[in-house]
Amino acid sequence: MRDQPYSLAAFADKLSQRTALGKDEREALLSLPHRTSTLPRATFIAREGECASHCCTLLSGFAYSHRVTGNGSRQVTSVHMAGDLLDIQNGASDVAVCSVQALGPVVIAHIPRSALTAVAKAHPSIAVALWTDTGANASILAEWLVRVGRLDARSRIAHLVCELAVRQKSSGISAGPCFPWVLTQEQLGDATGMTSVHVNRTVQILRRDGLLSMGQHRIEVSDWNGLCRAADFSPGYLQLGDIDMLPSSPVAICEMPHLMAV
Amino acid sequence: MRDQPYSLAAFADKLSQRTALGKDEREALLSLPHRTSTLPRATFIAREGECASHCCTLLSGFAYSHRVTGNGSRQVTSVHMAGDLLDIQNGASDVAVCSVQALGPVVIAHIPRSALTAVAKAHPSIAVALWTDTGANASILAEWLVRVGRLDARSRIAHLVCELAVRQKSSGISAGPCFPWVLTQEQLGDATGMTSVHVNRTVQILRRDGLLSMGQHRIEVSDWNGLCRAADFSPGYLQLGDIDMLPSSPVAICEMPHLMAV
DNA sequence: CGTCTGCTTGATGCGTGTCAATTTCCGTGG
DNA sequence: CCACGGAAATTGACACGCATCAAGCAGACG
Repeated sequence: MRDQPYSLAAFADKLSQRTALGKDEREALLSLPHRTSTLPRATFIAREGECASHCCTLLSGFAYSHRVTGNGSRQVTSVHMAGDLLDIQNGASDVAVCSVQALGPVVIAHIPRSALTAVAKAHPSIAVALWTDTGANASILAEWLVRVGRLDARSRIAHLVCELAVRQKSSGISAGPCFPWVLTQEQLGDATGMTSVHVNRTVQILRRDGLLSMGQHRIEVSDWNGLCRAADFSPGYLQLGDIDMLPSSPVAICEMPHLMAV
Repeated sequence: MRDQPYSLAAFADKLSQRTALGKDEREALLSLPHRTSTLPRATFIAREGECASHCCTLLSGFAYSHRVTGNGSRQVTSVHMAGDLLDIQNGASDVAVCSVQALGPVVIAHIPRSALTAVAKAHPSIAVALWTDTGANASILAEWLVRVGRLDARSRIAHLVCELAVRQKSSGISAGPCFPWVLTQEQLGDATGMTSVHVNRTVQILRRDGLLSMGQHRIEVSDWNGLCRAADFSPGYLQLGDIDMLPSSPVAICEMPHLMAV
């Protein structure tokens, strides 16, 4: 639909979250040359091994990165939300190191890699912000590794739910115990190193324990503290500062039609 | 012992590996204020949760980062070698997100975080290099996630061996099928999400298959192609360009007395 | 109203974990 | 130079979490 109203504001906001940026720097970011496009669910935004001359930023919706092994199994390496740079792992290489796919309908901004680098060189604070943001993403990846390597099935699912809850709250996408949920059980399995069958059984356990109820497009956390305990979750690794998850009204933001469609 | 002869050259080299740096930028890096220290094996270089006012660079030896879960199990999140920044995941936060420990005797350079940031702001190329390097590290973390989430025990061990072989060759630390090995089987298990008992059995299988022989301080890969096949290893994610592993003489660098001691 | 995708359930087996004991290695002190 | 001690490697028996295979069910959509 409408491709015009979307600016790079979400991207600039995300970058200023961890590193203070001045007015002119924000201006520079917003005036980056870019092309936006609205894509339906499951569209490939990048493909592992293909040339990546442009950087992609997610302006709206959710997406996920994944790699595929020789025997065909898939591992999800991150879940992206509004403001995220999608090809942060590519570094200087112009070959995509992982595939990125839309989890629902998304709005993407394509920025020429050279333009982003130029802005980074022209505005040192932006370069530092990009560095910082990439470091924080590495920290998240490290936590995913801990999750998959050392937690059992129940904790893994709970942990991912906690992470996405905090990140969505921090991004202003949701504010309460009820928030959009965009992963199928199979994708959830690919993110946590499990099979969809076992994900299913494990989610049922979390439901039975009264910790959450997970639907296809929304999730409701009934017992935040219990879920954190089950997940061995402490949000420090997200580097988002202090975030209150509790004193929040059961907001109605879970109804986000543009996220549900298609 | 001698703390003087060590310069930040290893750090500057590593940074220039993926992003070209000019002479003055290299100069700026080398003249960063820093304090070096030689530490024995197993020393904590950083502790999860503690304040991190300084950045640490590894000038010589090997180190590893790890996080500990609530039930006491440990997950290794990366293995560092000469030139690596040790606290890349900390981002702007001054709280360490993981612990770093020496794998053998190491030489460390402490650089005030503010000085590094200042140099990055003064030299845009350095800022971009730091960003790039951090992105490449995120890519490595993502591959570790794939390894732990989707490969079986044999492939996991083989994969880590392949990665460390390529990275050591790229860093000029080793050049042949025989190179220093600094991980105990327990640490190897913590890096691959397995128990030391199972690591032991799995290493024996790799030996029996004629792929490698692993000692306490050195490893010899007898069949590089076979090992890569067993590991489902393709080095693209390391973003190190093309690296020939084969046509190399069984160099004697595996004897590195300063790595073996204590 | 049929088809497709995602969710759910059951039966069965394998890959790892766990526990526990033993052996090898190597640095250290007598 | 040898004896000791502690850490790392090795081995075996057993248990269990999760994968696998296969089938059935429910909602979404044209």
